[in-house]
Amino acid sequence: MTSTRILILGVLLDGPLHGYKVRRRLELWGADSWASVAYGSIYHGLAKMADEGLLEVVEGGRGGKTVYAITDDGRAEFYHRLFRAWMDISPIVDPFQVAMTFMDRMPQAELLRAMQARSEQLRLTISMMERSLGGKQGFGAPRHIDENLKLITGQLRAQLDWLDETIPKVKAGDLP
Amino acid sequence: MTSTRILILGVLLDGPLHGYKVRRRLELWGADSWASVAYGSIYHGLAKMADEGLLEVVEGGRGGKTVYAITDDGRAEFYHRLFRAWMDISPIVDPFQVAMTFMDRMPQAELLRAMQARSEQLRLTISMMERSLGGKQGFGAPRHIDENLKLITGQLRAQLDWLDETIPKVKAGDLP
DNA sequence: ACGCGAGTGCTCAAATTTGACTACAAATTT
DNA sequence: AAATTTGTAGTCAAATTTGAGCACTCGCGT
Repeated sequence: MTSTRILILGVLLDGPLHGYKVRRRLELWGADSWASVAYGSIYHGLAKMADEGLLEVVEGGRGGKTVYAITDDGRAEFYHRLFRAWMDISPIVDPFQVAMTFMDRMPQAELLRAMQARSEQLRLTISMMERSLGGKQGFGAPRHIDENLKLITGQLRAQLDWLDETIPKVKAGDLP
Repeated sequence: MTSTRILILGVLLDGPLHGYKVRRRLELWGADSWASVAYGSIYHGLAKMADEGLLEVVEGGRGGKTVYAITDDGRAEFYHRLFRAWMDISPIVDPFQVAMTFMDRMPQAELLRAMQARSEQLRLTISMMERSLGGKQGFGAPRHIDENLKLITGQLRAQLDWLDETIPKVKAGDLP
């Protein structure tokens, strides 16, 4: 997503790092489960932002690791984006929503099977996430990262509730 | 998102259309609020999929409108993607989640203001969405599209609950 | 002292997304 | 009837994302 930039800037706030370390840090924070930043995007983002003066190359270059540091412009950009992200209520884009849109294209029996399977799967995922709460406290990940997990499970639970509410309607033929 | 393809295929399921009509249909379904398909992506997607044999050009070309129809391969692709989307529990990617990650970078007072403002804003958005339930029944949009709205409001409500639960913790200094 | 798997660190081409901008037609204003 | 707005239809360059693959290092078992 476009969260790439803010994530990179945020990671560099604490000190210069090279691409791989940035990725590691994000993984430590569990960012792979609530953002989705591909390897390449990090390197692209670093290079691009260096170009724009938000970062500067501190060390290396030619072949070896390239270490980037955040500049004052970068800090300003970070806070600007952070503020925007807090204010904007952007639609949550979820492939599942898209699937729902086409619920009327599936035979009822198959639809029901899919819904039930998803409901099961959600229960598992949620309890797995809840069990992992506090698990990352060990090394480097700040405590408030858990809040992220909590918010996600809350949202998944909302999806689960919707499913459990809607399955009977489909059974009864009220939907789709 | 990568939902572009499934959305386009899904729209064409009912008959051949040209790019602009596809966009219109998606807007009618309110897709702009739960997916995010930019104009250009539609035209790109159409051309690409035609290239791959999932669609075929039915009419026009050179300058005027180009009408696309779904092929059998396209239908197969659609159902395949639909199935995957029902099964996968992919992380919901939300810029707000990203902002949360950096809650420890904001001065407490500002953080609180932001949280409260967002909470307010969410309440408004939710009640607005709830009022618009059933509003699109009028023309062409299938009834089950409302379910989409319901799921979204559920998820927003989960976010609201999280905020209302977390604000006191921040006030008390337990977080971040 | 050699091979091999795991970890580190990055590159690159291809795919996709973005949204400002063009162009013309129909409807509305003035 | 000219002028302006709104709607229809699409193009294009630039930005970004994706993920397979490359190159190197290090520890470890044989």
